[in-house]
Amino acid sequence: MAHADLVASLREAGVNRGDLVALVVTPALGYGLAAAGRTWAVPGVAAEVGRADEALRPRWVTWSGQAAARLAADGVRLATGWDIAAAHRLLFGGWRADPGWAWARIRRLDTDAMPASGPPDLFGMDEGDGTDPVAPDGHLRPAWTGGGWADRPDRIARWAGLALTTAELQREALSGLEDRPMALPTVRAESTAELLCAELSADGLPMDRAVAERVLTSLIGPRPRSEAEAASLRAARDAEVLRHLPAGVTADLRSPVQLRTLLGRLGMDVPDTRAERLRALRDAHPIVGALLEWRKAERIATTYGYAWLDQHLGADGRLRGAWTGSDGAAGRMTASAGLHNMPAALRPAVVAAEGHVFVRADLGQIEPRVLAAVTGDPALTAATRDDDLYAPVAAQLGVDRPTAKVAVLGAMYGQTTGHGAQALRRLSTAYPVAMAYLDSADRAGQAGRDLRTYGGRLIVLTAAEPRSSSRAAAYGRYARNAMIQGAAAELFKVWAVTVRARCASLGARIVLCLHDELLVHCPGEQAQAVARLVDDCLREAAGRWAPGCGVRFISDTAIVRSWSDAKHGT
DNA sequence: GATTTCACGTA
DNA sequence: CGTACGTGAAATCC
Repeated sequence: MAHADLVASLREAGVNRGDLVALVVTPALGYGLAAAGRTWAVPGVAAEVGRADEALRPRWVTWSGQAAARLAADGVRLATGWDIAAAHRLLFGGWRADPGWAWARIRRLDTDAMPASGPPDLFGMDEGDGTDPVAPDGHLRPAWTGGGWADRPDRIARWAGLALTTAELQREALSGLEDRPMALPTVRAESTAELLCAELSADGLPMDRAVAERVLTSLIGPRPRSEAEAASLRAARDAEVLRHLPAGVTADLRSPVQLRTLLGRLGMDVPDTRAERLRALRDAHPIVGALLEWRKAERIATTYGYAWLDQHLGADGRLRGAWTGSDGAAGRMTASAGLHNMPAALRPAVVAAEGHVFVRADLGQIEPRVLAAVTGDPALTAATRDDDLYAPVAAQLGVDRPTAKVAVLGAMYGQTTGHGAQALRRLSTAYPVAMAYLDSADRAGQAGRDLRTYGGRLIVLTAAEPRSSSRAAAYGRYARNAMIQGAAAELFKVWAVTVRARCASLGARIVLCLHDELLVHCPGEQAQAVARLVDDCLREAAGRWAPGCGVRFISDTAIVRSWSDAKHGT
């Protein structure tokens, strides 16, 4: 089939807006597509798929974010997707989501004998009936899951066909989930978030190298010109700490064991040498303060130093890492290259490109608001009408705001210590529906019963084997936290993909997602429009994620040149 | 050489 | 005795 006919072919096959169309991408031979029981092998013209997306707006089925990554590399940004790995993670939990595994689980095949997803077994494509991707036992053949489909057009098309049927089975399973009516829309958002992740990985975060180097210089000194110079700088930093020791006494500061022994010899008995522990001993010995300073610099030097910059900051001024749409637990996005844990000191280096700005928006008090939405607790829902949710909660409980905040957070995170006990009882009286929900999650965690978040994500707890009451309590905390964190992640992703869709025409691109914060990069003249759109998108997202819940979500939105720039309001 | 532990940054 | 992630170095396992 000539690629120019793609739109016509899909039309002829009866593809309408929102219909599932499977798409597999191989760099060498092009694309494979499947829809409505038909398959195509398409020579690799990325733009043609882009045109089909605009003309027909189907929902593109992919096995994983890899396809989206290849498309993004070709400059193609699809509107919506059905990501089999994302749907699988939501349905079944856990990290593993390769095609063979997703295929087996949705068909309830026996997975006990399945090999771990290791290096693919590439022989066997031609042995026996190896041309059939499905083995007699119903599993996908390793030769196919390992990429053996990518070398011939007919196999590429066949692979797309398998993706389509897998996605259809997933859709069916999601529709049948008891008490989780939002599972299907959630998977759609999660899938499109995978497209966003591919773009985040490809685009990177704008960063000013000169500013970054200045920050590093101020924290750890100038860039060492050689390995020897690096070593002597390191030694000089160590000496600042070691000079507090009596003559003849020394230790490797990088070794927690040696450090603990050393502190013991100086009369400070500590169970570990964490910063928080050391801070309490600041006045006990002059070495402690020096040690804390050393730790701070050492962290920057080893993890976020010049090597980090060289490794992840491209010549185009973009800091790139790998993004995944969902972690293995509650479903938050993850990013590598330090994008999610960059020290605040380096944020001034995150600067918009020439003529551009960032619209920086973060959700306020997202977790208690999400709790109100997923439980429908009327009193807590009423509290979300306030910009500061903790103010009405404090009034309701008859305590001050800090106490109210600690109590609410403690209830969501399972904190049992401190003087939260009494406030907790009052919480149960004031917000019985919300608190019962958390209690029930806690009990399920302790008992090892699986849970599903509001959007249907499976929280696996059956594997948990508590051998002590403290262990059981830990699973209880994990469970109640996962229900909140997971639901918050679901709302966040609906928000993010909405922003992605609505802002694209303004030349705006999301460049960072940080659990409850969006950083959108856009031309300066569009800043106001994008900022308004981001806020509108939050209302739209909340309305689609939890229709009619009545919960108010708020965003602190600001136009800034640098990520570190102060936000208005607070 | 691979895996676990410790520590610490972010939310 | 709030959880999640990614990371780097040391410690430990095999």
